[in-house]
Amino acid sequence: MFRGIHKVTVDSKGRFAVPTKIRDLFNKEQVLDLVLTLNPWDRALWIYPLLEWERIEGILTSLSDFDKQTRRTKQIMRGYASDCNLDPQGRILLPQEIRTLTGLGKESVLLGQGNKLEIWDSTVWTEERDSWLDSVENADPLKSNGLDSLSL
Amino acid sequence: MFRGIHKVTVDSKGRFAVPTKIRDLFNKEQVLDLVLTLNPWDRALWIYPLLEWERIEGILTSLSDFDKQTRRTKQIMRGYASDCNLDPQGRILLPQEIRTLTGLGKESVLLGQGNKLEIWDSTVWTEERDSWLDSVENADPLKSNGLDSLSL
DNA sequence: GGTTAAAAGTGGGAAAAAGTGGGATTCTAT
DNA sequence: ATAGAATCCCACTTTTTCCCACTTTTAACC
Repeated sequence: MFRGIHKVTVDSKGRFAVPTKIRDLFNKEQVLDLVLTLNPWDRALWIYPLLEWERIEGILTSLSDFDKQTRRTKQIMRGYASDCNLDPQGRILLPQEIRTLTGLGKESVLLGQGNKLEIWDSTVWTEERDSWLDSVENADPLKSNGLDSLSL
Repeated sequence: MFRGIHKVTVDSKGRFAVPTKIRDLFNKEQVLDLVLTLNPWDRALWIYPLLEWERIEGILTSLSDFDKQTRRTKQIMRGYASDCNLDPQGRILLPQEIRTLTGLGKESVLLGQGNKLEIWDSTVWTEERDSWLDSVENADPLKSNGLDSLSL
């Protein structure tokens, strides 16, 4: 399970070094192949171990093609899913297209998120985080979405 | 299973190079013959491995002719289905008619979509994608199509 | 706490692979 | 027979991948 936040720098070719802590996890779990895709709800991208992605893909495939909204979800999540793996230096190359869509610059952050890793542009992340923390402080009555019954 | 987005350029003769990642898949799965047809619900076209197409064709055949929407779907998918294969450079030639109907220009996009490949004109695709990303962001919780309970 | 060795991370050059553009040849249908 | 399309082939350009060397960080020991 992935956790923790790591600063990473994306170089001019679109590569970033995977922190060794995470690389060690990959090794321990025998993860060689990764799949990278858009987080469809945030300006961020996700990286899954291949096996876990295939589970997700199974869910997507089972959804109907007839409803437009559903079809688009399939098209986008599967469409932007691209295989990737580590180069001999332990780096991952991010496709140009995905970098553009998520606004990923040189300074980025990598968040461990359980079954996957999540990557944000550093500035975008900072803003999102602060605005969230603010809104919590000002006690927006949390919309009842199941969160309110959560015991953490 | 096909996945990932690839930019492709359609040349003046209507050909485009199949990305090697996908060509490798063809090789691995012994896919030599392909069938290309219209996506009946989007301005895009589909490419199936022959074997998979034959399965789809079976499904189409079994559908009733009574409902108009269903009938049109059958007519379009079967009517525009044409065999194709790779030239020695790994390119596919798209029939003039299909290029016109889908508005495919020089800049196009190929999406891996599980059992098939999907090709869009780049501009058309970008618009569709953006409008979808917008609609997700504005999360109208009205329509419940099962998407809201998705845990990825 | 400072010094040093090891490990991690970074940048860019160069070889290899992939993709592209036409010209020449063959095929097909009128 | 000929026009138009499809196919094949070759050469050129771009992209990707790999490799090496340099810099920074971490950790260990005195």
